[in-house]
Amino acid sequence: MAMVSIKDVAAHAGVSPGTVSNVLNRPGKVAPATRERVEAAISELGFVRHGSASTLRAGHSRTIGLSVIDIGNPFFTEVAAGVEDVASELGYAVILGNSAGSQDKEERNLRVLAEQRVRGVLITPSGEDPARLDRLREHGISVVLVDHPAHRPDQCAVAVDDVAGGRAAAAHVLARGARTLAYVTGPLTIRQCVERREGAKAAMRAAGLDPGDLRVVETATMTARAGEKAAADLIAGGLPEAVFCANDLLALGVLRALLRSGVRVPEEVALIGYDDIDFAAASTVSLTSMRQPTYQLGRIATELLLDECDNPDTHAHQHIMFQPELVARESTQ
Amino acid sequence: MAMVSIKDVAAHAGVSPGTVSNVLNRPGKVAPATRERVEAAISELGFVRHGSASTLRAGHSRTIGLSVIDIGNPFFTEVAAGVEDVASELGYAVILGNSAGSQDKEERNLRVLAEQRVRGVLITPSGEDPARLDRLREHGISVVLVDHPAHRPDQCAVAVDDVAGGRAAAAHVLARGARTLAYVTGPLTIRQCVERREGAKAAMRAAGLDPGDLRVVETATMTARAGEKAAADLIAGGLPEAVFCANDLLALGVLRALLRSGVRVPEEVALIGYDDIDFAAASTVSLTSMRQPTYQLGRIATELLLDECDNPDTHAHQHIMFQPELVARESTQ
DNA sequence: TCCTCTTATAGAAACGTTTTACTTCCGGCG
DNA sequence: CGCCGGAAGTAAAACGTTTCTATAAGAGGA
Repeated sequence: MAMVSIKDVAAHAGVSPGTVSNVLNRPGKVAPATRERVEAAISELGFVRHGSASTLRAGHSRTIGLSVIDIGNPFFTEVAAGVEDVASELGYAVILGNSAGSQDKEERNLRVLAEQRVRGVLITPSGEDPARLDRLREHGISVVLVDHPAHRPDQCAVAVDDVAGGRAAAAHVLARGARTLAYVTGPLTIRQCVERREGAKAAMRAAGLDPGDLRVVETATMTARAGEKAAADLIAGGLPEAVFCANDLLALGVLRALLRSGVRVPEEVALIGYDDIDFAAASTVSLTSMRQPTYQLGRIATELLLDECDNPDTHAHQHIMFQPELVARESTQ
Repeated sequence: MAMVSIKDVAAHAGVSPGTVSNVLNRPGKVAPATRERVEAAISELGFVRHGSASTLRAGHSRTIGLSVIDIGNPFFTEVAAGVEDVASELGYAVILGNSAGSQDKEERNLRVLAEQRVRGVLITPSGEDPARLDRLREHGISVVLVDHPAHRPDQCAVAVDDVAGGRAAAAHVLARGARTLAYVTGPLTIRQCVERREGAKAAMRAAGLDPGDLRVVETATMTARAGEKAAADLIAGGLPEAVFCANDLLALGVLRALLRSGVRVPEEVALIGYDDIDFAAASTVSLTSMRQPTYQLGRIATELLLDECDNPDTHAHQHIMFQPELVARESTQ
């Protein structure tokens, strides 16, 4: 419990606290000889700057918040890796919030982030409620949306075109001859799920089918377990010729359950997922999927956020939209 | 940029700042009528407590640090989920640090955590250097080791018996007739990797084989990609009858590379992984693995840490050691 | 030598809480 | 009737930085 403060360092080095602070924050402003003396004192005493005091006085911290929908999903893990890399390069710490699909939990997490006076927040919102994000902005906290289009012009956002992705996915299986299509999705409060469905419907229309015939199976969470349950529903209701899943976790669950029930994939049912997580290529029947630039999503979002924080005057808000890419594998052969 | 402080709330409610603080921290101490008035003022003004000021004055924060070796590994993701759940139940925020296997990065992350004056740190150390953790303790930061035995008696730790796990894994393939065994491992600076190897050697000894014959292939990172490379080495050097991988990510990579090269698993080579991540069961050839109580590891470690922080006098340090469990699947049939 | 200008450092105020010691008010008891 | 004790609230100090203003010390020019 040493608790050595800037004052102790100052005393030990025979300078004033202000000078120590300068050594810490603007080393150029202090004469080399003094600086060395102070640095020696710092390491001798094992001084560690008190971040809270610094934040309090300076009015801003060196931390950012990251709020994701499901940290168990490799998609978000990879986003987080991108975020972490950039943040740590620029000397920022990342506070992680997992909303686990619950808007309540997300709200609580955002509250914690606001209390911590994070510099900014990266968020994949789990619902459509721009108001709560505006509240953060009112507290001087920048917000960048990740995997979600911007709510407003004066805001950065990094997204992937989900309608196009849904369309491409559905078009792919329809082009291989499927005439009946099911869509296994997470909660339809999640924008991505809705847009991928709209894309799928558009593809059906383009193929001369009635989009109303798209069989939608909605699950509470987007996990493999939920996928297994959904597959049971599909089997019970009569199998479609193709199944499009809103993400790979669901698809892997569906796949597992189908195979266990003796259904052959892709011969009886074609299956396509979304995200192209690492494990999609390695599954029993390798999984066709829509690839997204996941790590880049995290990197770029963080770069935008920190640019907004560190250079508020020159910063230009950007809305970046990536295009997903189809990766065909065995499950739709 | 409203920045409404406790003073504004006090003025608005016609009380002193001290009373507002009491409403926030010890609601019992203030008369119901006043309390309501203050609470009304708080929500009317949209007041959010300044965490840094609070930390500065109170001397401790409501955040903990979590330092893991690879957030991209589902093993750690699940640990993190357990941590997050408990922390958020008890009103703590979690700062995530990903050491990515680098001791430097881990050091930097710990420094950030120390600056943030986190209440405690949960860490799966990426090397054996108790000194740097002791430094945290000197700053009044409690440390709980996760998936690692305790360095010292006055410290909590939650671990899984890796020697036993390595022995069980190797014994399993040896019992199925394998006489030549390779061990694909991450950096041998990581304790888990070393202990699983020792376990494997013990199993060889028990089976009447020379432990010196264990063929060790060391990789820089414990990822699927590294596993693919390792498989190339194995093939080049002549295939063993069985391969034991230090984790499932490596095993999935090895599996992918073997199959691509036309090697049949398990007929030509038996393969066993470690961790039993979700995807092990879903892979091309389902993967035999050692299951660990991952989520529980995170939960319990966090409970221990927060108990140590919140009840320092009644807290009893614990060293918990779980036993891993073999899950046999196709890859060793 | 004196004055000015620059540079380096000192000193002090301020950030928003928490907490301690203190005041005020009241009801009840001797 | 006076006093005591408890409850409720106030006032002020303190936490460890950062940052602004002021001062001191040199350097250089006249």
